[in-house]
Amino acid sequence: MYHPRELYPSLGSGYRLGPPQPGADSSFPPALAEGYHRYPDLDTPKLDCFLSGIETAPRTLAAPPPLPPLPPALGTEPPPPAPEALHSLPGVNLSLENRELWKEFNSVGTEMIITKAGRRMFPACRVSVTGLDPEARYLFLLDVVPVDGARYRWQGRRWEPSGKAEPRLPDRVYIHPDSPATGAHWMRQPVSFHRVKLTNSTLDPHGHVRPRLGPRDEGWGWGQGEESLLFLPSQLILHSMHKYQPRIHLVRAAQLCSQHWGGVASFRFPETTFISVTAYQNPRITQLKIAANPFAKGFRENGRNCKRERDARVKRKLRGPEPVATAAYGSGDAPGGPCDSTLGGDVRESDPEQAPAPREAAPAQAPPCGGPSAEAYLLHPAAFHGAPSHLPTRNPSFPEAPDSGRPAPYSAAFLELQPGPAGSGYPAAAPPASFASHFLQGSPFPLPYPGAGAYLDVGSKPMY
DNA sequence: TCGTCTAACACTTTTGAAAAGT
DNA sequence: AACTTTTCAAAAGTGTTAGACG
Repeated sequence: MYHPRELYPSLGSGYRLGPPQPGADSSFPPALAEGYHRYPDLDTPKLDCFLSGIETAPRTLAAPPPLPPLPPALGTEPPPPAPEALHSLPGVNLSLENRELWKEFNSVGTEMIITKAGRRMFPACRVSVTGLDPEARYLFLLDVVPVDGARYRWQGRRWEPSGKAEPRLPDRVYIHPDSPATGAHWMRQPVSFHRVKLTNSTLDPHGHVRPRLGPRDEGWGWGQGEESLLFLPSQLILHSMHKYQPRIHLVRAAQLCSQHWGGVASFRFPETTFISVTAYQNPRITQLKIAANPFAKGFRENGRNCKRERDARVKRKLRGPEPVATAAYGSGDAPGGPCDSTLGGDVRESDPEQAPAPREAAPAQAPPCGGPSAEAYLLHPAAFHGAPSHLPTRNPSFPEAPDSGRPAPYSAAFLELQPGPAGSGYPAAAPPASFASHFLQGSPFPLPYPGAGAYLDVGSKPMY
């Protein structure tokens, strides 16, 4: 993950989007290049690594627009509207694979635990995608944005707004570890974001800017340059007791910090909204999580960690030492093989159809489709090389953006991402029709998008 | 006092390396 | 010798709980 605003605070808060640099490597037809714009409502500060250079005139990041009215409390909401999507990738469709599970949680009021060390989402966002160019390469991104400007409180039976929201935290985007990969790769099997973690710590070690020095780009997809700086958080920072909406973005680009891009599509699924908590408030959510999450198996009715067993253990403890556990607690009933980077996340053992694919179904052990993986970078940074040479130098003393209410330090580090050159292997997508100004303002999805060509698939499989 | 957060805990699942088998 | 399968231990992911904090 890469976040110029956090990387280059010394350059000020202005957010400049420049036209393609003279001499930049783009043979895109000028008319097409001019047609590239950003979608309204994408958090461009988070995505500018991938999307900048799209507009032809420099402009400054404006203040966010007024927040929409508060929604009704969770659990009392009407059925969620159709998923919404923004497209400059015509024909691309995303469907939520585990939609039934999400709906089940949403009907109760989904809560997600956030911890200092980071907690995975359950259910995870698992989607299947169609309509990609099998040959072209894409990045899959996930971010989480506030739904409204309220803080919530559990009132015994339901969530109710309780005061103003905390100031927004540093924006982060999680890059799917397979990115960039070909359309064929993404379409081959569902794409799971089960590895993403949610944290309430702005100092978490998994999101720090990580300087990386190395030789020039050797085609690993990090762009060109003699030095590279990369920001690849596996954790997204949230406030507790706030309502959030995950979003998934597809960016057509050959490299993570590509100088070229071929369009973007952004999706959200209303049933995936959740309230972040540090401890579960709604007991029904706890029950659902225990029932659906394999890791919580021990807390099920017949589990060793269920309430009855725990109480009994406490009593035994008071009387004397506990007998040693036997082999009866092996992992013989574990779901199928280990998950690969795209599958897994929320599997119910009783549904073999949802079991993760066996290991051989996983993409190649090396970076799939010849591309690097953001996660792999975190683990083995030396394996990657290069970054856009026009990136300014990182301020080494940059602290994490404080939760002060001020905008996070924001750089003018605009990456000139230009539409893919003709004949470059990833032809340009058609320019989107129209764009709202608040696209640049980092706001939650404010508009009901008609969703033409958007997510239509409602035939997701039942989870169990 | 109350609401929220944190760390420790016991348990399960996942992962990866070593050993064993073909 | 090369490859596949099995085994096992460590790491990571769960919800619970008690206590700290403001």
